[in-house]
Amino acid sequence: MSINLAQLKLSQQQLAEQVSLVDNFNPTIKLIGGTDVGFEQDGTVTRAAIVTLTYPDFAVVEYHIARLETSFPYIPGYLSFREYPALLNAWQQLKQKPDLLLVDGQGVAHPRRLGIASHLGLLLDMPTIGVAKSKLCGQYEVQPKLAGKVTPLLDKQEQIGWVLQSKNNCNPLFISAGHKISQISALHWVKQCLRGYRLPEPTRWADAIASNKPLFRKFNHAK
DNA sequence: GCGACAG
DNA sequence: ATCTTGTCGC
Repeated sequence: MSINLAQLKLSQQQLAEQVSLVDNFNPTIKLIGGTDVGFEQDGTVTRAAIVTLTYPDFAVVEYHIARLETSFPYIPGYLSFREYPALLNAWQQLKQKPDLLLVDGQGVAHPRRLGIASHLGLLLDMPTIGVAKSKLCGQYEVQPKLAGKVTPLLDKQEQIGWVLQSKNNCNPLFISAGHKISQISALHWVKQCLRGYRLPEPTRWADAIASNKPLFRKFNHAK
């Protein structure tokens, strides 16, 4: 396949104009979702996992795994084009849609303000939050690795997200609004989902499911 | 030209 | 992202 990056860049810029940084959802959340994407067989197969958990108890309600042939390479700044097809597939299998979705990757903390969380939020018309394990762009003041520390992630004069120390002695998380949510609410909800681990529960479960980690194995064995 | 660069 | 055991530190 041939890839026209200039075209994709334009597409991102146009879509970014439609992203809403206004809370446009019912803040009384009953279900919260998480996503994670992995790859198999040298990257030829994309595996996307989506989980729905109850809130605030975080009991697993439903999860789905979609396996699709990988159709796009990894290019920094264009991650969503590689991962959203599999995520859409997994989403369509959900019987109960969550009220809010935590997506692994950036929201508007992106060079063109359209990270995968924002892109997916637009495609699904859902409130989303970007929860990334590393930085794509922006600057911030390095903080002591004490749980709870938060500092703004800046690009020039603009705040594009937050750097959150979710747990002691761990690398921080990069939180940003995805779609239909404000920056301050994005930070708020991620904090509400922390239970002593570096990753918020929806992301932690999606990660465990996508990679068949011990947390997920125990869950399967228990039922 | 050089370094940075979600997953 | 993925291939992979033990090991060090809190």
